[in-house]
Amino acid sequence: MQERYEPSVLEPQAQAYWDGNGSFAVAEDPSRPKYYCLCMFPYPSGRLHMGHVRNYTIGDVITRYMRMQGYNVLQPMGWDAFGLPAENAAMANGVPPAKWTYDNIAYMKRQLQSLGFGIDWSREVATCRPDYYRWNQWLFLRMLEKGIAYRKTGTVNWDPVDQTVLANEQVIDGRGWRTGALVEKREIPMYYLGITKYADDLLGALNDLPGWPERVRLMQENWIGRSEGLEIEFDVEGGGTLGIYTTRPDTLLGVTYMAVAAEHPLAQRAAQGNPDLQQFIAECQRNGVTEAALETMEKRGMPLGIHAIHPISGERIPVWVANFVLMGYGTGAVMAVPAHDQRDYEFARRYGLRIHQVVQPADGSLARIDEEAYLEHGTLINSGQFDGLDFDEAFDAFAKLFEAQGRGKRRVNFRLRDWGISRQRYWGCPIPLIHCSECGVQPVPDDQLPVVLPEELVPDGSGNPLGKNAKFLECQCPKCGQPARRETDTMDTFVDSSWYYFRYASANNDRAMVDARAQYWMPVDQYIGGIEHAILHLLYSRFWTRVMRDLGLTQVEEPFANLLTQGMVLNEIYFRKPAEGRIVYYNPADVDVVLDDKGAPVGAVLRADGQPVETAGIGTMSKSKNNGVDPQSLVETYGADTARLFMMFAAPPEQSLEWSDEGVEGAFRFMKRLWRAVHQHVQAGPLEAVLDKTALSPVQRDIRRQVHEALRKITHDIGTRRTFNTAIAAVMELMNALAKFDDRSAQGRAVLQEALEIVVLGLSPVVPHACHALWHELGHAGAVIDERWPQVDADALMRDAIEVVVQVNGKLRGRVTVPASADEATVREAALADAGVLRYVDGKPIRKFVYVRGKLANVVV
RNA sequence: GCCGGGAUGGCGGAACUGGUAGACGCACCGGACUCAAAAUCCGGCGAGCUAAUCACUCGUGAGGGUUCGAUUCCCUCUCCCGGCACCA
Repeated sequence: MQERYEPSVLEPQAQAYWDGNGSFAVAEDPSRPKYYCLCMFPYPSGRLHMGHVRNYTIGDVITRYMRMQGYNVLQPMGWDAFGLPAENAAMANGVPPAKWTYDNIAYMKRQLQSLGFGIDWSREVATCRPDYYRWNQWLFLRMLEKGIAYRKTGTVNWDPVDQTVLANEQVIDGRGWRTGALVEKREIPMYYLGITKYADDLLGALNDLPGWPERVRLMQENWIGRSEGLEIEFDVEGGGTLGIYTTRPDTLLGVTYMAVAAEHPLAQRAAQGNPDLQQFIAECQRNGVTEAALETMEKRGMPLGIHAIHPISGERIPVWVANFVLMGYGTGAVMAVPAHDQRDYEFARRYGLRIHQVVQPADGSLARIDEEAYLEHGTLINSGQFDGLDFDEAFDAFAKLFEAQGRGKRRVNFRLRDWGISRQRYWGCPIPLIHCSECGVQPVPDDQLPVVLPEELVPDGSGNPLGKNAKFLECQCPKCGQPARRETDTMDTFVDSSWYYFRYASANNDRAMVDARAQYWMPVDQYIGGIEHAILHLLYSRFWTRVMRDLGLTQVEEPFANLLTQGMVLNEIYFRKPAEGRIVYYNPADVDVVLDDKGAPVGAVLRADGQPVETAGIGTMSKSKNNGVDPQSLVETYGADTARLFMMFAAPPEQSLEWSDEGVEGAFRFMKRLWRAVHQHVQAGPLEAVLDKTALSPVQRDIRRQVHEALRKITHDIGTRRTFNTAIAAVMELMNALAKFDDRSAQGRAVLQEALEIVVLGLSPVVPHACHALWHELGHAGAVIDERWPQVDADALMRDAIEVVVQVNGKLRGRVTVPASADEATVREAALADAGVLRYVDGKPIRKFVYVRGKLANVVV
């Protein structure tokens, strides 16, 4: 056996073995339990980053572990290949997005292979290939037929200089990222998918997802945002009505003003001939479109000089236009109750509007509405005949009254909005529609799918190049046959990622979107990806799956049975801020940390010039902060196993992970120790005896107990808890114990052989290359990848005596050793005889004796 | 602003169901080996108090509460991270 641990030699050998044997190419096999282990596919940005390495290592550990548990495991991989960065790269380098994307895919695929992930590459998909996105188009047309897809206007960011639509991230402080021009809001026609039709289903089914983290289910629940309220029509003085929706009808008598969106017809009408209003409305056009921008901006408004009539009191209620009311949400108008809504309260304070309390705490205490709005449900006051009602009674009373008058009705409302999928961009899936001057918008017939995106175009930042490409644009109307114009909008890339996991399971079928193979594999048993996808991607996928179910394409309703949301990968951020010019960021690899004599960091210097740099703490690895670590150099220096081991050891998967070069060194040291331990054992020659459990010395029995305790722990930690860090810690602890176990007797060596076999099997999902080699060295002809996960020997776990810690009044005062079978009375007797305990009991009467079996006793005096 | 999460030694983290706070690793310190260094191995390592590795006291972001017992449950607050619908 090679004495040195040489990953650069043994890793390619192990990978060649898996490739040569097709270890990870799987076929549908109804006779075996299936396990579909899926990682979120990467955007092919150019190189893998550490977040990918972390994500795919988690998936690979689970894949290999489940394989060893006897499952038929599918772990596929593909590419989320459409999107904005390819267009940005094209603009910067003049390279077509297609070429850039395909080159990146080729490079990143090699990187994935060098990390030893057990992927079935025969099922690879890339969403930018026509054989994939044709099914986006096909399903879109089915949704159009069923009325799930429909056309309406939507709001976009418009760069008036480049004459182009900007993504939210391309708007910086209200200006276009390339032109610096003030961005305008613009209403354009778009296609929407009716996800709100499924809102109740998507919400209710969250309860059927016990394998999802509670926090993700909560976020989705809040995102869908079901509310029950009342829709009420207010009459408008001088004719017409103003419709609003409220979840607080109990506060109706507290309405002191109404607010409408800038685009609301009432505001538009009032603005005619009123330059001040016109200017205010124009200013509202320049607000951002994101919810965060709307919520954090200064709340402003102007009175329209129009009044609504309160449907109960008959009072005249002034109508305002306000920048925080959006035309796209609900009716574009709200009733304002400053006494019982904080935003209305602040607005009323600012503009001197009346604050009228109509709810008081149910316990009769006083609400200080002179300080802030009172938001709780309570008892109605100042509401005439409705005084004294509670929230539910008031809700009912108002609902009945308005329903009888035909002025309003109960309505369930969702915060969730329909999904706008139109993008005015080139590098995406074409929306399969044709515009005919005679026949209007016509769907592309199925037999003409896919509408293929030309791959040679290079965007220049001024609008969608498809709009200037005659070859793409020109077509015939499928209805009348006359020349017509092809739709140039493409689909949101979330469409691509909403169903790719179905396609892996129906790979290469050019006749159908999905086939019977998907029936075998779906649903995904374990889905792994970043927490940043907790809402949008996961919700869209759940929606898309339901649409497929309703079209009879699948029987699955929930695509992902179990979800693991991994944390971010972080690193130090170092920078200098010159007196003039921009901040310069330095990569942590080029910075030395200065320590004090206790080893605590006190500063940092740039290695190149020895001068200090400032630290901005710790943050997500990113290009802009120059704090990324290249996985490639890591693999070249230490090998894939060390990279994988560090990633799994440094933090539990759901938490953020801080990069540490020293931590990587530590992982590498452990690999060398593991290698050496097996080497020493093998060098001592062949075993002289098989393990005889009945013939072991107390020390040998003790080691064996530790081995099987560690096995029990890592089985639980990998298989159930998914805390790979603690599993690895348990193996490290065991290795420390084995290092001290120097027993060359026949049984001693048999115990060590069993221990090392369990270590190698148990670590093989995490560091598969080294374990592949070590398994052979331990005398096995077969490959470790095909071995079964070892079984815990219950006999080995038996103990004769146990230690119980003893507290007096909750403070640790002693420890007693008792037989493992000892009952409470025995423990109590032993505890009260302990010298440390006696000192604190000190003859005082014992009020209580708490005993936690096998662990702890507490004497209360 | 809203929704979700987090905070434990010098650092990353452990404590799984309310029961020994600090497993494991890193850094640091001491020792062995070496001409020397690196590598490797052995030992120490929360703070205070102490002659002391005894004992004791304090200690899990801050403040309060529940409990025989709280890192864990409840309330209030601070800071950090993720999402907020056209980044993926």
